[in-house]
Amino acid sequence: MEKPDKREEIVRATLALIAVHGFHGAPLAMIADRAGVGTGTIYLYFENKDMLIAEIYKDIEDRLSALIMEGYAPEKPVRERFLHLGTALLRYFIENPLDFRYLEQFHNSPYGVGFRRDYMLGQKRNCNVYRELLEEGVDRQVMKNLPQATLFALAFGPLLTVTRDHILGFISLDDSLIVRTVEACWDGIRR
Amino acid sequence: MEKPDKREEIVRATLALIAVHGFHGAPLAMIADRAGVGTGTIYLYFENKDMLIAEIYKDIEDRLSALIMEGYAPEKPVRERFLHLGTALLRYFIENPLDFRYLEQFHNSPYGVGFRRDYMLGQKRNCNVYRELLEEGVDRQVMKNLPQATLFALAFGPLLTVTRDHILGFISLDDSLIVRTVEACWDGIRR
Amino acid sequence: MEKPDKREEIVRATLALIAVHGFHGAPLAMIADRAGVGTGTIYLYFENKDMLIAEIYKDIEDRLSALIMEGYAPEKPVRERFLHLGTALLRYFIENPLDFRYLEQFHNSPYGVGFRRDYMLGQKRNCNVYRELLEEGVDRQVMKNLPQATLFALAFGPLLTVTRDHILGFISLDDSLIVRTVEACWDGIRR
Amino acid sequence: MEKPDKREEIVRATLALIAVHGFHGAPLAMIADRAGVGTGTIYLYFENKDMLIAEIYKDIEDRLSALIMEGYAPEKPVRERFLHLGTALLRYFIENPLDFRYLEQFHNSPYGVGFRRDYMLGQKRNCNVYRELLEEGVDRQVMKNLPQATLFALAFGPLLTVTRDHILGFISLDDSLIVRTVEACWDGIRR
DNA sequence: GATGAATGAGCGTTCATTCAT
DNA sequence: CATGAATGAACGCTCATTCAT
Repeated sequence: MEKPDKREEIVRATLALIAVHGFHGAPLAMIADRAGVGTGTIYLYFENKDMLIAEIYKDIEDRLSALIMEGYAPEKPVRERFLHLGTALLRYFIENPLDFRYLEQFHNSPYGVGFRRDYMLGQKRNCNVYRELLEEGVDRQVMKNLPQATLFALAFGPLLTVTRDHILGFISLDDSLIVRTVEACWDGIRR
Repeated sequence: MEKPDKREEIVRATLALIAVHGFHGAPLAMIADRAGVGTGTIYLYFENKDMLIAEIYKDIEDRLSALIMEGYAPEKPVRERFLHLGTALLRYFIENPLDFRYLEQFHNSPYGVGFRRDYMLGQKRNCNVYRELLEEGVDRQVMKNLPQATLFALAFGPLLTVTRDHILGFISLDDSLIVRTVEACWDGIRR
Repeated sequence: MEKPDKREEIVRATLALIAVHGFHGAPLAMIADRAGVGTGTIYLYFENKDMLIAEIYKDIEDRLSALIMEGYAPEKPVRERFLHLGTALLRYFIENPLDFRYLEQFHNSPYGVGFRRDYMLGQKRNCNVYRELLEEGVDRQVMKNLPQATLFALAFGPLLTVTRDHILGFISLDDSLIVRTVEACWDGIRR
Repeated sequence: MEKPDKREEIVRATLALIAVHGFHGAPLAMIADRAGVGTGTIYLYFENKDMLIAEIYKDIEDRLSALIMEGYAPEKPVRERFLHLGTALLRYFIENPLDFRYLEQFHNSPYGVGFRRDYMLGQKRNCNVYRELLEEGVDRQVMKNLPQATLFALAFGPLLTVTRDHILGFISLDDSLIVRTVEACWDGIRR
């Protein structure tokens, strides 16, 4: 018998409930119920609800960044690397819609602001690959000479919007459309 | 002496507090306090908190759409019209950062989902100008042949991201940068 | 044009609403609305809600006692006088169900207790006719030798219960049944 | 040490407070305070205030009906059975004045109406003993030929009134008076 | 470690009462 | 006289957090 690991169950339940109902639609009692543990048990693994939420955020980010870096070849051309990152991102979200919803909920909350700040200040571990790619693109003059944040918005903003629409069922992202969408993003940033 | 109009004060206070703290970080007691009225007064002007929130949303949308349509010339080329819409949007949000934050909070909430659906179904009054422009662009073959939702994401997704960064102080959008950003969005969607 | 007399309108509205919804289901705003006056107007005629309620109670009591005394002949035999009182009471309530419901609401509330006490202490003006009749009945040995309150309960308790059932539609009190019911009450108290 | 059982404490406090102050004079905060628990605790045992009130009503009804049926002998004469029911009822209420007051409050409220209807329709479990006895009395021609509801009013209406007077201190019901009162009720319904 | 009964601050909402007009 | 906008105390209810078992 696999050990069901209570911590893991709690994380799973929290992710699912918050992704669907938002932070305020997911009381700890409901989370504990879904996870099959007592409410008090949550406090054995997490300091409080805020920490639970923040740790799940980090978990997702780690999984996401691991997947994105898989097969990322720094020696390849900037464009190719960008397409790799973009499609990997899109595919990850499509396959893990709960993670996407969770990230959205998270960014749109008091918690999220600080994290965005960390990225801009370059203090976030695994965000650097985005930064570096965009900086390199500007340096090599294959991308427009725009501020880092603007390039980032042009490159990844549409991907988030499009993912949301896919999850809500407004469009259906197949492999072909994924590639064409990321290519269109590239058109936005390339010189 | 101007009459301070309690309803107006309530709206102002609600907008400011929800923009900063989100729906759940802005209890009615706090709103009433900030507006300089009693809590009961809110219920003279709004049926309940949900209606207060929804009405403010509509107010913003009306103001926004009025401003965007100002000077919009349907006879001009698609590209020119797109630049008009994009820069107007960006300028409005920069000048009314609370409105922007409020819209973001709203879209990321149970309330917001229905509104997005309305847009996709083309049932929202003033959203049609976006739809029509994108459809026309595709028909005239000046834009990529991508689904409506994808084009919308490419065209306006970056604007939202960039606005957030501006409000958070990560970049400073001056007139020149606004134009260059919208032009970059155009590059993303144009054929 | 008849003068609509705001005070009268307020009383009418209050009676109707409280009879149907009870004290707590009839806010002053609703009463004022139904009466066609401003809420503040109520306070011109009544000190507060409690006084409004108490005065209406007295109004009903006065009307009731006036009607009951109409045709009451102190020189007639005790039994005849009792039948007169009982049938008059029953008929009044059947014709004025709102008054009946109002009295019930009133008696079953903090207000009502004091009034009952007044009756028992013989301090209520128009209740004396009941007292005197019952006392005379005992003195003349046509009624059972039971305490005043017990006789009162036997004599009038069933009338109240039966009226409620009539108003709720469980029985239909016609003239014949009214008489037979009051006669049955007499059987309960007569020696 | 007896375990004080919070649920029991809540019930006791609610019963006492509602009996004295009515439904609207007994806020949950006051009930919780009196029961020596937090307000939230009430919701562990009862779905909401309405359910709390309804469950207490059922508790009382069950206790009352159990006591009344104790020693009830269906083979005895109608009169004897009636005296049994009447005196048992009166004794129960005298010994449990809070239960009596509570029932009165309950019947005089939106809750109570439905229950009365149930009785009239014969759908209430333990009320049938009253119904059956009255029906049998009419069939055997020992009681007056009056509608069920009228007989019920004659039989039990005075008992309720007399109980209220006893509780309020207007009369003192000792064993002798109890019996004589119930016998007087019998006189009211017997042929 | 694990539990869930217990807590009470805080929420959205109502309504008797006041008072400027 | 008459109004009704304005008030805020008080309500029923929720839920993050604690702690005895």
